[in-house]
Amino acid sequence: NERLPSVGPSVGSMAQPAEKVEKRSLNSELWHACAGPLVLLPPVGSRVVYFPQGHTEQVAASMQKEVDAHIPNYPNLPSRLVCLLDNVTLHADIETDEVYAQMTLIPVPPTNEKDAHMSPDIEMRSRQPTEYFCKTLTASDTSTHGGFSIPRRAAEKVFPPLDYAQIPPAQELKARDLHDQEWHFRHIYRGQPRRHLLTTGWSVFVSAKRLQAGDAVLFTRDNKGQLQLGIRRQNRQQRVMPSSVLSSDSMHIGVLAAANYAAATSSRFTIFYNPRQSPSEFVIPVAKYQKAICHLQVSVGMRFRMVFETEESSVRRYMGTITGMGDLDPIRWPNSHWRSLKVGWDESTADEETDSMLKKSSFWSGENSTDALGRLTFRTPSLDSWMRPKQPGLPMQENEHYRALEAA
Amino acid sequence: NERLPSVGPSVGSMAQPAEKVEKRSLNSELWHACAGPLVLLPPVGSRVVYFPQGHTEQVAASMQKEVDAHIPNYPNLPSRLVCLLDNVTLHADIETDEVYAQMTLIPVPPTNEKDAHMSPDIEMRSRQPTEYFCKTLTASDTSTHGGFSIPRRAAEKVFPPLDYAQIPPAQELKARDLHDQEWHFRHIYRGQPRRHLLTTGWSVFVSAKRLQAGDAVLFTRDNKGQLQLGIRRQNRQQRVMPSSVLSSDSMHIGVLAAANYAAATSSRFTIFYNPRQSPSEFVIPVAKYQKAICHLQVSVGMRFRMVFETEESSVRRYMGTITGMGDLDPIRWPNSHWRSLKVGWDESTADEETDSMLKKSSFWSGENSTDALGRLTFRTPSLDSWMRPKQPGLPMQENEHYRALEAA
DNA sequence: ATGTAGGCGCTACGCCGACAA
DNA sequence: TTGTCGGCGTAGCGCCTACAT
Repeated sequence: NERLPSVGPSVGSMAQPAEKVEKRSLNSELWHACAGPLVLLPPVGSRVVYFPQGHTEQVAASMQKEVDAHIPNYPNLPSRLVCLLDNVTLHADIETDEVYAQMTLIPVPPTNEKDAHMSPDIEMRSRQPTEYFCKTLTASDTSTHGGFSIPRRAAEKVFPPLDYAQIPPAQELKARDLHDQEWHFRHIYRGQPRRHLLTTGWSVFVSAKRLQAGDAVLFTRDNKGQLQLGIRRQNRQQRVMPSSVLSSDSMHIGVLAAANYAAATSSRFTIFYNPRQSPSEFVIPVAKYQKAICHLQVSVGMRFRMVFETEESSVRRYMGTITGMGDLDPIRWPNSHWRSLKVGWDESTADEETDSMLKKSSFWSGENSTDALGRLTFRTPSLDSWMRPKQPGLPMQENEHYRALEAA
Repeated sequence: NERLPSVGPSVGSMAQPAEKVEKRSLNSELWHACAGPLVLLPPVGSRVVYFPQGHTEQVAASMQKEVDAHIPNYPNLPSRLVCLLDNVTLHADIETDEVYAQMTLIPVPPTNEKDAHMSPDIEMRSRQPTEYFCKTLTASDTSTHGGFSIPRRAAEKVFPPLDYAQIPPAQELKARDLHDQEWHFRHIYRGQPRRHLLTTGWSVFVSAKRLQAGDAVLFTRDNKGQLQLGIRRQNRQQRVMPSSVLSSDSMHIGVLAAANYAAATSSRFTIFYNPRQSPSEFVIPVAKYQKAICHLQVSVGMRFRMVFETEESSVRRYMGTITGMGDLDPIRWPNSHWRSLKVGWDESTADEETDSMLKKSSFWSGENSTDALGRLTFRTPSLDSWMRPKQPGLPMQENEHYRALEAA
């Protein structure tokens, strides 16, 4: 718990009208609940590997625009940069509540002593709150006709116990969101058969957050017994960045030039990580990277496991076989380990789960299924790959095997 | 009219799910009506001067964050770049309807023949629609209690004539916004005394556009008699860019690096101009620049005129005296003409108009009044400058005198 | 166990003059 | 000329149970 990102004030000197800009780092437990169980943040003060290639992928995803070819090369910028993770602050978009993390990195010269004095197994798994539930909203939940139907176990696990002597049993619930705004709900247990419902206060929450059927709402109870709530929007609703500030090209150039300048001067630079929008992590602990690259010799034919997120925010493993290795972009990023593996998924594990994954994986993105290259992006496999796991194979991002690579 | 920006398909190859991204250039007349009478766009194919310094100012305004000191220098990037204006497309933010223009520029080597074969007075004034009105919404207009009260002359000028034989006279109005979305309104002439009102359909428009008292709505009638409508939001509501994609530093670096790379390779680059958010224009015709710099010898003590926008979208001139000249940022941008003039405004013209300007100028920004430097930004003079026009003086952006400099 | 629909009270949306300003 | 208000009718919000899955 002490290794989690700091929850102190952020670095930057923000502008004056700061109401609309999140200044401080947010409640870490709730942030991680909204981000999902797969999102792990390296601890502040540790050494990390930063992939500019992956960073540009996130920018492209935000802009909904592929990176164009005619941006300058930075020959001195390597495909990965070892950095000191100077600071991490957790944030949420004011309008959409989309979670993101701001990281400040300081490039450090690569120590040739390969794995000197690094803790072999840094505890990275973000502590998901134990008293927690998450439900995808139905049409009835979001309609103006009624309230919110709470799954029974969920209500019994995280809500304060009702006095069932009352008729009907009911209570007032107060929960705070990521912006520390408090919401009030009437929690009642009624109907035939009996069920838990949120009535009064629910509709204002739905309209204020602009929730639609398919979006998910989660409730947590912290160690002081206080309720908190967050949302996870469906992928299609992902905020499309208004391109009215910088052109896509300038953004990509900015990412590369900033990293290049910081590397050249060993100075601090700042990046944003959008875990639910980005196709993949591009800042990972040095320890995990070295463990995967140096300690494990990956080769074609090896067995492979990868973790996915189900709708209930549990994790599920899928198996496959490495069918290829190579650079994703040999021209621009030669000899990069970024997404360098192709994996063919097992018929057995993939096939029977395909239907449910299609519906349940909250990370599923329809756009990715149209990917002409048929590439597998992190936690968002293309439709073809799931339907025909026996085909030649699919490239997979490299950093995935830090997390899931295990010889079977 | 033929010299206006092209209204063809845009350049970039946008990503697939293009519904949320404006692809084509919008209706030029309506766009200019929303942008206001002071916004002039150089014609496509002409030569322009691009100020990176002004571009970074717009980025800083969008991010609500000052540019930090620790971004790299680009010694080869001059403070102004002569470019060919390759293309201009007009756009509006999908969520806020904020108008912006996308320009692609190609740096060209500066021709030393100072003002060779250039049309001495390019018709730049954007043709504001003649059949047009704009009204700032009152509390009654935006409340859920009623409809929209139309100023009498406005209704008679742009709306189809009512049949006053009916009791009450009423008709159905259809108007399209910048996104070509059609809105329906009931236009009725009733009340004691009689007045023009929009009733049914008005409230859905207000809530859909999230209009508040202080925002302005405008209606135009094109040459085919079709009604169009647009909005101009109050300044305080300016969209604050979510900083969840790129850090402010990376954005500034991206602007400079993109311009620098384009200048070095004589290749195309793309910028966005937000006329209602940016403090100033940073792409201006070469002809205007040369006229101001070469033909007119500006000096301290000269009389000065500047145009401001009133709420009714008319223009108003204010007079002053040049009290100083110098670089705004001598370190980073030495010898730049950007905002190099200080102007002290006349007591007579400023004083009696101060109160009305404070209320009426839709460009007035409260934030600017807190500017510690007391600097005058384009069309957004600081509060102090208006209240005390006799004080030492205020720097003014350079490009302003292309438009308004006239010895008095 | 929980999604949806019918029933229905009651809030507040929205149309109308009456007043000022 | 036009901003705001009191007046009211009614659409639809939202609380309830009955069913179906």
